[in-house]
Amino acid sequence: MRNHTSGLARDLEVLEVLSFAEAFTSGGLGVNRIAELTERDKGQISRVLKTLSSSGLVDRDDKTRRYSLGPRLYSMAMRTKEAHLALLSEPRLFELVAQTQETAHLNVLRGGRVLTTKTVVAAQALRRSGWDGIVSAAGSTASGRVMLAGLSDEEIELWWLEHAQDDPLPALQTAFTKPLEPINRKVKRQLPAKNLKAFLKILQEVRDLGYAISDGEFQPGIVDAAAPVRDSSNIIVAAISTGVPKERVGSQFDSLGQLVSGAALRFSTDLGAPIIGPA
Amino acid sequence: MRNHTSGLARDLEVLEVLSFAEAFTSGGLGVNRIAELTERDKGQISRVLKTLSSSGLVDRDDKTRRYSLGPRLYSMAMRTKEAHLALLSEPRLFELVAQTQETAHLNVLRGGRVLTTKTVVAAQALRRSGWDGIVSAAGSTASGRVMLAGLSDEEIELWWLEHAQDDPLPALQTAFTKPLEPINRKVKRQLPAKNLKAFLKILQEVRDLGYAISDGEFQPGIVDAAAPVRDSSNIIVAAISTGVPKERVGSQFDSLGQLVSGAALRFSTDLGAPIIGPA
DNA sequence: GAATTAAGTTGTGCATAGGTCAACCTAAGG
DNA sequence: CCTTAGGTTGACCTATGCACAACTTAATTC
Repeated sequence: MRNHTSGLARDLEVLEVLSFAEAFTSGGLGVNRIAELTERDKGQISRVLKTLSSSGLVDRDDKTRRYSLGPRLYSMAMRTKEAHLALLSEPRLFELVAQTQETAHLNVLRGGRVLTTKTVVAAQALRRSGWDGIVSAAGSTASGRVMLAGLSDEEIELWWLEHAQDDPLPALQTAFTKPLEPINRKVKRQLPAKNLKAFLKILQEVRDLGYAISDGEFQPGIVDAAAPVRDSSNIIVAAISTGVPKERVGSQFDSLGQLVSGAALRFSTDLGAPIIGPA
Repeated sequence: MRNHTSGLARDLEVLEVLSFAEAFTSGGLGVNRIAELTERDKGQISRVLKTLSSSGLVDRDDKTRRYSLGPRLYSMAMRTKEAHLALLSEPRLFELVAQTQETAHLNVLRGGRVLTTKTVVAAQALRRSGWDGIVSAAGSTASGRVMLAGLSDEEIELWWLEHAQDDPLPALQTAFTKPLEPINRKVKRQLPAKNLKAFLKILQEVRDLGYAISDGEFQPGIVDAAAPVRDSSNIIVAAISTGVPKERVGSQFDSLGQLVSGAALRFSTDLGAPIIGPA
């Protein structure tokens, strides 16, 4: 079969590259750098960037001639389902933060991975830079497991085959860091379970409990608790989670789980979910 | 000169259409509808959408076969300068809301128009759907005037020539509403001033005062107050604003202006702006 | 549940959009 | 002033994506 839109796909790589560049560089990238990273001709990249910046998807700094992600992205992103959900979740996340004094997140499952859409930081929190927009592996986070638990066994099997071995961070990010800054940090890939059967058992426990706990599996020293958010069709559409340093929870996993569950339930009813006890 | 990326530009129109569709439809658009709106072949649109959805920029509902803006947009948008600023502004916007009991916004000036990046609604507010991501004409909003006042006279003249007559809403939106819902609402185009000289005088007043007031010019019955936010180079990078129903302000314009100025100043120092009195 | 209609996907020849490669600018630094 | 690197523009030529149509799949009607 002939590929009819490979040009578009190639041009979109420019956005990908800029997206990851944003995390490591400041002031954006020049035409040459982008051409290297995408392995394309600099002349062509120059033209592509002209088009992209005239649409506002990328932003051109006329002084330095460097490009970065543009304002149009922001304006479009606010029209997505994800943004809508994030907006609605704010009050409930604030409630949870008030109760726990810890940072709270709203996450959704997209493409087999966990996308954090909204973060509310606790007043005491050190790191201000949010996790918003960050994508993580679903198997090793509490949020991911809570949302996977809402799927049917066949769907979970599909996920297992495709995404169980995902790197915690997306592929292009490591591909990009390599040529730019030669930090060869070993990403320790921790599998959520030995095999599918073991993983299904974990998910069944999550279903029974009503929330999931990840004890340092995603970030060492951080206990992650998450509970499912359901919409009016009673389908799991998101997860509310909170990450707490281990020394602050001790072994009080259950009370943390209860708090997160409560916030998730309240948000679910906000969305019109039927009020039923745990099946 | 021959155009080397008109294909890309055409394909990006698909995103534009979806972006505006989001406001009027729910559940997204089908291939045929998008083909109509972009005046392209449905076969080609089908292929373009396949590419766009494999990159996550659009989202495909496998059941209904309808497309809407995708999660990747959200994740990219969170890496933009605009998102960064919006995140940092949150605490200051909350402070302002606590003081005024009215909804507060953070706005930036992009492409001659005002882009609202963050909205914090007051507890009493009726409408929950935010203004985030909405683009408005710069001349008739307080935020726009505050930010234009930070430019040099030549830059303002350039803006006047290109954008003074802008519709309050972007062009494609009206173009899109026409075929979809035949509401022929007349957009009353209200010029900010009769001519450039008069407008420059208005901006000078804004500079002297330190804030701008728009008395129902943007939305009838709403008094809009805005003050400039400066970064570490003392350049105006955004505006904090608040919109108050006229009956609740009365003629207390100045005290409202002072509150907004205070919030904007505090946020400016957060960003590392030099602390100097109004020149 | 068969028949009809609408919506979406895939196949193919042909014209054109975009890739290659080069020359030409423009800005910064010695 | 010259040199060098980054960025833009130009021109040729081929691969890409457009038009048109056939085909598949889903929804609707009787």
